[in-house]
Amino acid sequence: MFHYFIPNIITALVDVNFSIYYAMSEKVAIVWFRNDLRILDNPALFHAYNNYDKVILLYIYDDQLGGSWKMGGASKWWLYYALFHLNKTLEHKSCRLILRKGDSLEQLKQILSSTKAQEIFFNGMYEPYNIKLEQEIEILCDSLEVTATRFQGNLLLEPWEAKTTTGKNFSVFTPYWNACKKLINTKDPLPEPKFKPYYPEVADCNLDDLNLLPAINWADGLKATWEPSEKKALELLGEFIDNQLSGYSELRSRPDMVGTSSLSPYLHFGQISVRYLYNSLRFLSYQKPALSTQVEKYLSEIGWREFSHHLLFFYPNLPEQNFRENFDKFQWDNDTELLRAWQRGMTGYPIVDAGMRQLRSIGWMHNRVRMIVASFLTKNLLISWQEGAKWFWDNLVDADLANNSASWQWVAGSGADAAPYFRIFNPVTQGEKFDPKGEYVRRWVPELKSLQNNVIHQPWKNFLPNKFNNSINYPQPIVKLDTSRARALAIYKQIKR
DNA sequence: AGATAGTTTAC
DNA sequence: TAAACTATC
Repeated sequence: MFHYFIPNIITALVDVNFSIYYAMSEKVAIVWFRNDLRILDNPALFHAYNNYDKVILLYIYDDQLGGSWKMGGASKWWLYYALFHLNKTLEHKSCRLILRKGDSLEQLKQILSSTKAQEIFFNGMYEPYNIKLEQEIEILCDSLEVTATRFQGNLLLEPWEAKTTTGKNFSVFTPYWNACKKLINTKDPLPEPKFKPYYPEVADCNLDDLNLLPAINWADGLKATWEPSEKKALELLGEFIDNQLSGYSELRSRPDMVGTSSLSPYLHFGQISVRYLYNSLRFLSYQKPALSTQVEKYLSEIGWREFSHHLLFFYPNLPEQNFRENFDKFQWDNDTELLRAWQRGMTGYPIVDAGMRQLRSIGWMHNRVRMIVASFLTKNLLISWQEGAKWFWDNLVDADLANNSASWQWVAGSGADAAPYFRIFNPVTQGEKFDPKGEYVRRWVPELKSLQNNVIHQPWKNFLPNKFNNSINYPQPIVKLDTSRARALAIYKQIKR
């Protein structure tokens, strides 16, 4: 499966020179890239070049890592282009990314022994399987007398840093985030490293060999929407600051408008540093105090990301198990037909279907609509949050185990500092409030295009004959809102006891 | 980060 | 009579 990088004549000569250097036992280090696919403010990358002249830049695609939470289809699509763009950037620095496929530990073992690297640099991750892998790598490195150096580059704080005054872990967001804000170090983000040209002689494979792109092409919508590069992330941040930030706290809830930064996938894959993001906005708020309320609102969303990682770190079962144990006796209905209708965007509730189709089409859904579709699944359809989490996992380009698990549990009511169970969103009311002209619905549910604004969120009320009206193809509501709401509340009463 | 039904208040 | 408020889920 692997092939050796075949250099052109010039790099072949360079390679010969390097092997001579190697004979002189010049030190080599490895940067093990993970979800930190950036060159700016990347501690592992920066410190590797600060300490070594020969740095091997490595990414291992381990298609089994994560078990039932191994990378989903949309994430793999994103990863393909993220690696593509990162490699392009590195080539401009006369370096290149070594790609490997297979078991992470096994691959690292092979590379460590074939390159005689003395040190491996990486940035820490927090999923249970990634924590386990880091521990195994530490043991491996000990046995090979290689130094393993872990950096903190993916969160503002390590999950264990913020503690309550009694030394316990937080389980409520607001006091957690207030404590974090006092602890967050506002030192400047690291610049890009001083790259040193090096084309190591290491067996690797082509990007296409990783089999990241779908065999059946469903990714046109993703391709038309996203550019998964570090450069684009920085551009999006700039555009967000210029155009959206001043109205963020209102417009963030409007799926029919551009009101959010759309940085979630870039943050997940580490194509933008959360510290860079945080410091940029803090500095802006200091420069322009009028924006401080909006900045605080945006940064609190970054705070939820920190909080989710904090929860996942201390409750590694968060992706599977209810955080609140009393939810264990909750009787989910888990009807397959209803689940399928939800997945396909055929529930008969326009805002729900628009969201689910947006998800399938571009691998992303507006945050407000995520809450609406999640409430609908768990409360109106009585389908477990785990089913929703699985579907999102496969379809989101920003699928992130901590955020996904914590957020689904938040909506279901089983999570830490969760929405009360009885907070049941009404998709009609929500649609009329946050998509008042139905533009979001018309974009993603074209059958409803010709409906008037006053019935776009309740198409069953459209009795006006219209020969251009395609809404006949649109399903009737799969459940009634009033009775399904009452049923959910009745079940909630039972689990309270 | 809600919805709803019932009640009070402001014209 | 509708907006505003409130208790409840």
